[in-house]
Amino acid sequence: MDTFETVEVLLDVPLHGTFTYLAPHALPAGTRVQVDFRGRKQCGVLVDGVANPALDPAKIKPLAAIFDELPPLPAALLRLIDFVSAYYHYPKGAALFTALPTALRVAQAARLADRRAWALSAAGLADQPPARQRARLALWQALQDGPQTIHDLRAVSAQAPKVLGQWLEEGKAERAEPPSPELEVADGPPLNAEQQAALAAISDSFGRFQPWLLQGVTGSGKTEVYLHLIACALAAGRQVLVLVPEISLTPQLLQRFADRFPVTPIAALHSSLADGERLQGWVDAWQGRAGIVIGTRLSVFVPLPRLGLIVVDEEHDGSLKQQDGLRYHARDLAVWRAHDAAVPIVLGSATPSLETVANVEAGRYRRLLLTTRAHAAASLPQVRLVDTRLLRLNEGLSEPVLAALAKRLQKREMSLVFINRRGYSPVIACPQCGWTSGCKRCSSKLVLHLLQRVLRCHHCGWEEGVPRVCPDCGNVDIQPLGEGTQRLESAIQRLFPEARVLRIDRDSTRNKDAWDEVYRKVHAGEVDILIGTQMLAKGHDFGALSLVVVLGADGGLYSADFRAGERLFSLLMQVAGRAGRAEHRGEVLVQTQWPEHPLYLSLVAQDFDGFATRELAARREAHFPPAIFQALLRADAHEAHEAEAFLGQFKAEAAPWLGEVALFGPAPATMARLAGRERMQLVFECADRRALHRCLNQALPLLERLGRKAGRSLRWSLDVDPTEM
DNA sequence: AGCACGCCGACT
DNA sequence: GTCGGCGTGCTC
Repeated sequence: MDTFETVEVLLDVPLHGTFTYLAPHALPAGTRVQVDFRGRKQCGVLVDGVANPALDPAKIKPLAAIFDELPPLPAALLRLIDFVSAYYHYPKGAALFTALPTALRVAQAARLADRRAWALSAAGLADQPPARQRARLALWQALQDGPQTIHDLRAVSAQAPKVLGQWLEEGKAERAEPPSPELEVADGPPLNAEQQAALAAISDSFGRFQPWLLQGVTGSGKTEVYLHLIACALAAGRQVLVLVPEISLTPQLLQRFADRFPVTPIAALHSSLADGERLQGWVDAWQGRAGIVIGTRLSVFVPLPRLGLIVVDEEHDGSLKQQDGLRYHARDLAVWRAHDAAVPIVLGSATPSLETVANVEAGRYRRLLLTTRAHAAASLPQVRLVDTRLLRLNEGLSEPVLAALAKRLQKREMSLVFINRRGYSPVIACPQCGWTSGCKRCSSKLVLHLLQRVLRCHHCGWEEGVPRVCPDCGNVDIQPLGEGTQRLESAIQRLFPEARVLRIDRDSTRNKDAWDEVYRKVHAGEVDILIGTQMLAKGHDFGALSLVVVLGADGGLYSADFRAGERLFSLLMQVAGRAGRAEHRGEVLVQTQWPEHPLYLSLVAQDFDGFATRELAARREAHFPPAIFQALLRADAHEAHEAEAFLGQFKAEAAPWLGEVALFGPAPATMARLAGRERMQLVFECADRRALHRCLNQALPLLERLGRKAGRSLRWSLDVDPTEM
């Protein structure tokens, strides 16, 4: 049978290249198949390519099955995967399978609800049922108006499924795409002049690639601009992709979209969806049925045949970067997609990433500013620094902070005390011998959780009992050091016995019921003082807060991580934005030992641009991103010397062809020990992105060779444009 | 990634 | 004499 031909198949294996199989006839790229691979059934996807001529023809097996319940994956997705694989230096098969929903990653046909509608064929139209067949006649008449869903037809007659099945067999009925509902857009609040200007500028760029930075503080109405833009895109028959941080994909946000577009199908892709539901949303988007896709970083891969606009909300947010496996940045891929599809993309943020700021400066992105809070109090909160060097602290709280809390309590207004550290205290220590509660598996301290009476590692999850005496010297007087949310909660409760105090962190809102209860209490006005971590700062709306107190922020000022300042500023701006959304101007108090630090001065002035200009200059001076480009080669093993040897050998062998690329390391990672593994890293730096990628292209075969040669305990990974070092 | 093949220690 | 340790290498 020489009519068989070979096809190239991508598999979910961490190997570069494709595998060759025999197909009974020509099949298009994107076809999902089942193959026999190493004696196991595996799912594969066909791509363009030619068989390796050196391959022994006797080894080529036939395809085990061809899945045709869905059309082949679209060319735009395969193009994106080509780019992702090349840019992140990640095997193409593994990259593709990361992008697919779980239900399409397995060697099984996808099980989907049939959402196609029913229509009459020409033969059916010509064959009007007699009047005595009342159900048939009613269905026939209903179908005169065009395709109908089975749901609507069942309302005409309960026998609809049976009759239509019969008509289908007789060739009188056929399946059709359901009629798309007319666009309906509910009214929103009126736009102010800045919002209107942004809307006009962006909608003017429909139909071509143009990245926009929509920069506006909390409450300036970015979402309202998105909603108007989405309405424009939908009206033009286009689909819209909306990417949001994990933490802001809440029922409240989805409801806001659903309320505005009551009949538009919206595919919401969040992490708690079952495989089947995620598949359904993915396919609805792919088949053009969903008008809007809203989801977290993984949604950047969802195929959209009529894509007209991309929105990336909170584009600076760290959750848009995947930190394991395929380490992609969804914002960057979204920009690539917008370019590929020739559509505009809107990056929204109050505190854009410095990468984006640099792109604006270079003229690649265009910036639109929203400077006024769109509704209610048209003023920004007043931010004040409380210099703790000169003050006695009571349970970690200064006199001005206590006074401010007491004042709100008296006025029955809600306050928020923000401390970015959960648990009771971040470490316990022995004042006699200097022992501290270190994690045995990580280079971190165990955090005291008093309620559960455990010491817990926030990095690897390790838990152990709280020792009564110092394990090293037997001293009975070991003490908690520093503040966490739990300790702050009991301190505040002690200082304000009459206050209704509520703590919100990952520990107190572990399950959904607890979270709903928190939400209900806050909105029912049953809370006077909220205590929480960054869970409280981002995404969730807690209504009217008249006072926000920030504790323990100084740690971000002088960190080894050059991005710590950027993250701190962004977080503090968001926390500050929680104050004064109601009719009163809010107040923000930041307790600090560094009240003259320029970061805080910019915060007091609510001046992101001033902060960004200074920070960007410092990055250029110090040769840090975005002034240069980085890649990070990580290696971990049971013993540090294994990881170091691997990186050292790579560096030695790579030296001759590094060119203008500089290598730094090997050095221990920030968390030198994590979950019992020793971690080392090597940093690639280059002012020229292309030169860096040429270097990485050369590096990869060497890495794979050295990786195979090293012991099985060694693992390595490459992180292009790393955001965490 | 898996998984088999392959060559050296403590056990029925 | 075998069970099994994980080093090495391949997967169409």
